[in-house]
Amino acid sequence: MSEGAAKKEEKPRKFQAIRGTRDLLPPETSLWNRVEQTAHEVFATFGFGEIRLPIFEPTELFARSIGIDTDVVSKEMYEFEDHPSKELAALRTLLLEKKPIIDDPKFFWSYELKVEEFVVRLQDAMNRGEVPKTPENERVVKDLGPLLNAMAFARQEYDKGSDQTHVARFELYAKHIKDRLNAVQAQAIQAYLGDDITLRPEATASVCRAYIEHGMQQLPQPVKLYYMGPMFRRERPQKGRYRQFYQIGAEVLGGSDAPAIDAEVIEMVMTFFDRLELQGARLDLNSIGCRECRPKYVELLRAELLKVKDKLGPDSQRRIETNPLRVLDSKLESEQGIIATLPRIADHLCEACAKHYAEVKHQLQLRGVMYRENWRLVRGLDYYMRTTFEITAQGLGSQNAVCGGGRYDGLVELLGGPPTKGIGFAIGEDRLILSLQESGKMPAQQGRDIYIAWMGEKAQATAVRAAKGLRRAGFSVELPPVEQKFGKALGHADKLGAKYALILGDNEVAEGLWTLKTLADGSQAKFTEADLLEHLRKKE
RNA sequence: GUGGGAGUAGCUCAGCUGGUAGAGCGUCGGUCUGUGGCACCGAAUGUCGCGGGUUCAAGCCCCGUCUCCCACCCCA
Repeated sequence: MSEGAAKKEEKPRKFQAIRGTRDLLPPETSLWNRVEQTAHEVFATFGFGEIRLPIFEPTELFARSIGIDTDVVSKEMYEFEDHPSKELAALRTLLLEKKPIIDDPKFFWSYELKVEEFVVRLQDAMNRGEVPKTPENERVVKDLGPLLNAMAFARQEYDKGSDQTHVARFELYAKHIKDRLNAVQAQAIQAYLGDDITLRPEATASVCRAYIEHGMQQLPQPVKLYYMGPMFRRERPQKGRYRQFYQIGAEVLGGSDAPAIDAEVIEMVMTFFDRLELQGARLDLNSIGCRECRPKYVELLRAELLKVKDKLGPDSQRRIETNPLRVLDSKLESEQGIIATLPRIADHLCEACAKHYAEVKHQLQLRGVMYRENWRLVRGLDYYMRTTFEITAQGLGSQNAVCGGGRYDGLVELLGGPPTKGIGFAIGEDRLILSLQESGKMPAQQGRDIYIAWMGEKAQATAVRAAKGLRRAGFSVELPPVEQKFGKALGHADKLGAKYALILGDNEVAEGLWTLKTLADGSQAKFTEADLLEHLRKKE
């Protein structure tokens, strides 16, 4: 058999990171670590504790908090069904009144059988003692039992209706199943069949959920938490925007809505940015009112916008209906003149909101935080009220916001918790890093402290021991796995950016004196094993 | 979802009016078996993003497609 002609050699597919995701590599990751480390340190000085949250949550959590009509929820979420098997997924779809995914019921009968088989087998196995009779297992049998009965009944009804179409009969089938299950059973079955799950597009909702779930209203108020980690939105990637992106955020929950809290939260972010020497950070501030005054303002704005509708672009025309506030931050040059003449929310805040806003500004001044009032700053997520702010930085292209935040007093209650005040922010870590890099804050190339140039079998044992001791003392050590000529070894040490080369050859092993070479100037000296550590420590 | 730009070695890129791939950097080896940076010599690495078409001949022309980048939208 001739190899060449026989078959086209199949090359394995080349994988690449999914669109909008990316690998962060050294040395860049050291900058990421520095940023995150700084966040830990700064936030701790403000009394914040770290919360680590799940990457996914029930879809419902985000729909409720962010707002069902926002772009984030309506088209950018990574949403999927969590279910134990494909068969059960079909069943689940049926029970949850989703669009039927089956047009031929025959397929469904097999699923039905599988559920039945599963339950019967589980029961048998428990009876025989092959599967432990845990409360969980017994619950599965108990919960799915009524479902099986309901399915059997519905099946009979389905068979009766032979004069109708499959689809119609199938809908009836689904209806019968649902009718025969009471609310508790339906809920239990749904719990068993799995939830609608979404990769978190942001973390504020999760923090609120955790606050409620762990009864944090029992803790001394307010509760101050921060988090960092990846978020997911299915957007078109561009500069400073990814589908998996990273946020560092903080939330203050409970206690009062004292303006000093707003100011301190903002002060904390600015302190964090200062510490990182972020260039050109600018704070924009606004108040978008509360449930009382905002709707009135929005109607006023809508009315004004309708008067000039024909002068606006298609996007803004659409926004008059969907979200008039959004017209305010339109980037279109042609609309700027019109926008300048529109009524400003600052003039239409209710008394309480106006007072709150004024006090926030005062508290910022008290803290020496520079800000710029921006009456056009609105937030896209539903839950924001009163104080809103945004921080922009240089070097970011068109996505120039590194931080956005605001007050969200009703959110915890909306998610089923007690009435709770809340304010927080989220920093776009990718953008923050980008801005730091653009202003020349490249991470230092990570070098090694010591490269061990060893030669000879005896020397290897010594080299291993030396490496262990030096590493225990906290030095970064490169120990070549195989013997190399000294020239080669030193060249390698040089390329790795090592500060020292520890030379271990026959002489050193025999004498018990190790040679330490300083790569920068080429000088070298001999030390005993104990003296070497001492010497290096002093140098540090 | 809508526009614009770009895909050639690990990286940065060259490649003429079509004639079946090149440089620099990097990597590895050698000059150099106890001394690095320099220098010189050498080597490896490409389905020219992918698929189709035109042609005797396509990295180059045509069509499609994918990916990346930038912008709109939206947001951190």
